Amino acid sequence: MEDASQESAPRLDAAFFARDVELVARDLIGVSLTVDGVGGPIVETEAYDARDPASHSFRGPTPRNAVMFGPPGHAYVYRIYGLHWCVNFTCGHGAAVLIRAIEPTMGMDEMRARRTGVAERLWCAGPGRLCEALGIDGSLNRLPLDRPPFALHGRPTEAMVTPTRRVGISVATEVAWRFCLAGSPYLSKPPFAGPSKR
DNA sequence: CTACCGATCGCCT
DNA sequence: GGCGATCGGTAGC
Repeated sequence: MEDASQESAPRLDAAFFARDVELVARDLIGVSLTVDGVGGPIVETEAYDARDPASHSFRGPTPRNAVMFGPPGHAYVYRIYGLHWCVNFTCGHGAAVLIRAIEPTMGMDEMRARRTGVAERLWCAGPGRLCEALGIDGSLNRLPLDRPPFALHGRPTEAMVTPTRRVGISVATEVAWRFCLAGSPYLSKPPFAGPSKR
């Protein structure tokens, strides 16, 4: 019976994404993301909101970031450095979760073809890399996450999630709004990464 | 292993 | 006109 057992997975509907963005980012760890059946469990995320100087939404709505101010549960896809794509899940009012890494488990042949010559561990270890592996580009911007080609399955991980400081930003670097599945070999950078003495 | 660099687009000042 | 929520290659330790 699919009663109140802890096994039943929560629906990742608008209500899931409408919560505090930091909680959403934490709860997405362990949830499987697929695009046309290709993807796997999310192992690394970052939270951004409109009061956050590091966020695209900090200075208010623009044509690029408009979807961040739209309804929760949609994809915000943008181009970075002129060549790579990054995907976020919107949480309403200018908040969104950047998906930074997943563990590749579904559609392995397709990902291998899209990431030729790259070690499997690195196929989806980074926001640009996972968009390449899953075939995410600007044509998916604004699309709802509860319909194809997107699919979200499973539930937040029961394993340890490590909060750390975010990557690649120059302001608001002190808040621990990056969330990693502890010990995962599929992260873009190990938690607490820094100059590795010793 | 770390460090630097170039690629290349759209947004914001 | 400047600069990013990046990546992959190359050079050097």
